Amino acid sequence: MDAKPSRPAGGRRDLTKAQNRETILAAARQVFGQLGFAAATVRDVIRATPLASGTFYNYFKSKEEVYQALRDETALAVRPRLRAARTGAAGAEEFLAASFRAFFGFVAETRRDPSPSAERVRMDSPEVLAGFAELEEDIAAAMTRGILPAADAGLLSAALTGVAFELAERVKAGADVEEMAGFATALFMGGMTALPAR
Amino acid sequence: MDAKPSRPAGGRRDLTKAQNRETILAAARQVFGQLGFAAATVRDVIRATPLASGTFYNYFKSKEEVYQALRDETALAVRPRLRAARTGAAGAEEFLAASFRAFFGFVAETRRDPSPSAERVRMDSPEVLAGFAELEEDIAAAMTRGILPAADAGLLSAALTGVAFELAERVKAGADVEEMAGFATALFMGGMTALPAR
Amino acid sequence: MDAKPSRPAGGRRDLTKAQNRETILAAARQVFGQLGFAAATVRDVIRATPLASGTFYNYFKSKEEVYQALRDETALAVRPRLRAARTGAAGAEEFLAASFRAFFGFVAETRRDPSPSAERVRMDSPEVLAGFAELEEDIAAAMTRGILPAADAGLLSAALTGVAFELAERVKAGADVEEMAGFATALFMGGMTALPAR
Amino acid sequence: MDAKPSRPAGGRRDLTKAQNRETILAAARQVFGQLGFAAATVRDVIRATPLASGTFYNYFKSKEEVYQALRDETALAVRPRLRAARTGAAGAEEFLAASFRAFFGFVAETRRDPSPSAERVRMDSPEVLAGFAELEEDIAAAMTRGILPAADAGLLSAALTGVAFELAERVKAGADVEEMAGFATALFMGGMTALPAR
DNA sequence: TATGAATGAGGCTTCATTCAT
DNA sequence: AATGAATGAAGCCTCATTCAT
Repeated sequence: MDAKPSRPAGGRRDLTKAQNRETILAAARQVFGQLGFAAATVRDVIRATPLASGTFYNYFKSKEEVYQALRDETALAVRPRLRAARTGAAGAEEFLAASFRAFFGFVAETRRDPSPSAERVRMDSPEVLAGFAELEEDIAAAMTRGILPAADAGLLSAALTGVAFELAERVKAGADVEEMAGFATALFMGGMTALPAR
Repeated sequence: MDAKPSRPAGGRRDLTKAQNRETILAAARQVFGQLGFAAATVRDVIRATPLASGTFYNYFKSKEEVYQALRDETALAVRPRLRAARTGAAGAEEFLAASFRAFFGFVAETRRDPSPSAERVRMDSPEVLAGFAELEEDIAAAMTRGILPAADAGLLSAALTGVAFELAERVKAGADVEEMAGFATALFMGGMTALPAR
Repeated sequence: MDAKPSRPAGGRRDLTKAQNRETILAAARQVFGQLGFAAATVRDVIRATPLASGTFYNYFKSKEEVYQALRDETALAVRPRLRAARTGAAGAEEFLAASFRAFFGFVAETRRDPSPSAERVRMDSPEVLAGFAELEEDIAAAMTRGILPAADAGLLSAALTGVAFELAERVKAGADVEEMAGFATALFMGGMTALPAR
Repeated sequence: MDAKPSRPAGGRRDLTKAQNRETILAAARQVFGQLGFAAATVRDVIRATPLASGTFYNYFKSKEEVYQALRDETALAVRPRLRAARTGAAGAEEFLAASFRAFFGFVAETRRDPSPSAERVRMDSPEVLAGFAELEEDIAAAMTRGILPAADAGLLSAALTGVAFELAERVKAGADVEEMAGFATALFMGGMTALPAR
């Protein structure tokens, strides 16, 4: 047998595969953002892609599966940032401020223009669900470390989440990240009376 | 055009008009609650009913219309209670405590069994959207009256809403109304440090 | 037994029945005229009536049946007029002119404004189908009497019918009855060259 | 939204795109011919096909669109023939004879078996509507050229159309093309008296 | 009889998914 | 793998018709 080079080294094939997957995920993120998850169809996602409909099923079994992948991908991106923000904190205020800043910053970066009809699916949006699951854990740890006052970590976590998501809507609508983070931090530090005067 | 229905089918002819409307609304409430508004179909609603498909359209033109009706009905039920709670308040703490108590009380009364698969679609659920729209207004008024400290009424309203909905999930899961109202009130009165110790 | 008058003599009941039937027929004529038979629905007919939907079925079994009734009613109205026009004719020209005049006159009297989308169902429209069935018979008779030249009565009848219906559209659109009758008569009397100059 | 088709179903995957389009057009032609355009449904067309319901919509957006395609196809077939017949004519008789012959010839070629229940929807049938629109134009031109006597081109066109369609029914029923064309030509050339004796 | 709400067949269309190429 | 036409379940809705009152 002669030694003719069989095919390019490095595997163009794999690259293409990974690229297609990314193409679909990017399209899905955009489409879900604009139409909402429920209203968006697999066809919508495919149409936002140069790929053929059948190709979708080489990468994902269903709309739900892209959604999962998106969520995973997003969580993978935010969670380290949120974790880092929290674990580096020396005191309560820093803990809160860094967390809110990281979260709102992420929201601001990834905001798309949603159609007005897109429903507001909150907690189950691809954004960060998993990340906020770690929150309670970190809060409990911070309480143990004495950085946060001892309280019900589950409820505090819920309250933080509620405020964070609610204000995230403002951020999506264009509100300033620092201002929102400042407001939320002040609220949790000292309650209503500590809020910046109107 | 040329429907030739094979034969009659017994049915629900005995129920009154008002009863049927209620039947549909009840089914819609349940179905929207379990599947989320966007995922639910008119068929799902009908199937949760002993009625025939056409009957739905004798009462509502579309899924959206039932949703409106549900929202109206709910708003009619909660809003006066929330308003009363707020307008009767003499001070900040009372304002908050009464509001949370009214809201969580309502949630506790109307809780249904959410299937585990239920998406958590929050603000756009039929429950209370309209009611919370009044909140900002009342907060602004309370600030003017000096009952609440002067701050950004919109943001405060958002924060209250976020906390209220997040804790409402706990209430739906069986948490104690008074405890939740107490937690939330304390948080807004004095921040984290004012929270009841764990 | 005392002789108290049991109920009004003459039977108000029957009168009402006949009136309802007429009401439905009138509504059907109007609705079919505006929407076309196929596009019109029984509901449309009922809506054009003060009656309830169920009542329709006390008088007619289906849309087809009203249609039949309408056709019968119309035929009953036109046929005598057409017959009279033809049987009174002393010569060919009078035979044709009187026939066309009677037909176009009827069309003009009963014209309604059809929606632009109404399809042109021609021969099977309620108008006169049955009446034109008699035509061939009368033509054959006229040929026998020597009033019309001997030809294929069936084909001549078909040609007359074709011209009559086609020009009837013009009449419906507002064309002058006399002019149309004159045109058609001239055509059948002497062919194209006999037509009134443009 | 969440279609869960139980299993595949074999099918018509072997046919080419063009073949499927033709299959649908052929089915539509048949169905429209038998039921009339208005009464026919997309489902009727699909049922007259080995294809699945969704496949229809890969080719046509609606019943109207197939109708257009059919009309276009038919017009493409007849109009040149009719035009050629008319424009080649040196005199009135030739003009008429060639036109009727071309039209009846086409009708004879394309006749299908009309079910006895078929409504006779005439002018709006896919056949030739567009072709006859050109007629008036050509008649006016022929009048200008002196080939036809000067008269109202619109009315003459209507009369020709009426006769043509009425006799076309005979052709569909098996009548001889030449005989029908001869009859119609004679009628327009010299009126009733010029008709071939019975 | 008259009423009108209820019924459910069936029309239209979209969409997730399969499969031959 | 990639393609994209075919598939058919299922959603939406209208409408003829029935039937309790």
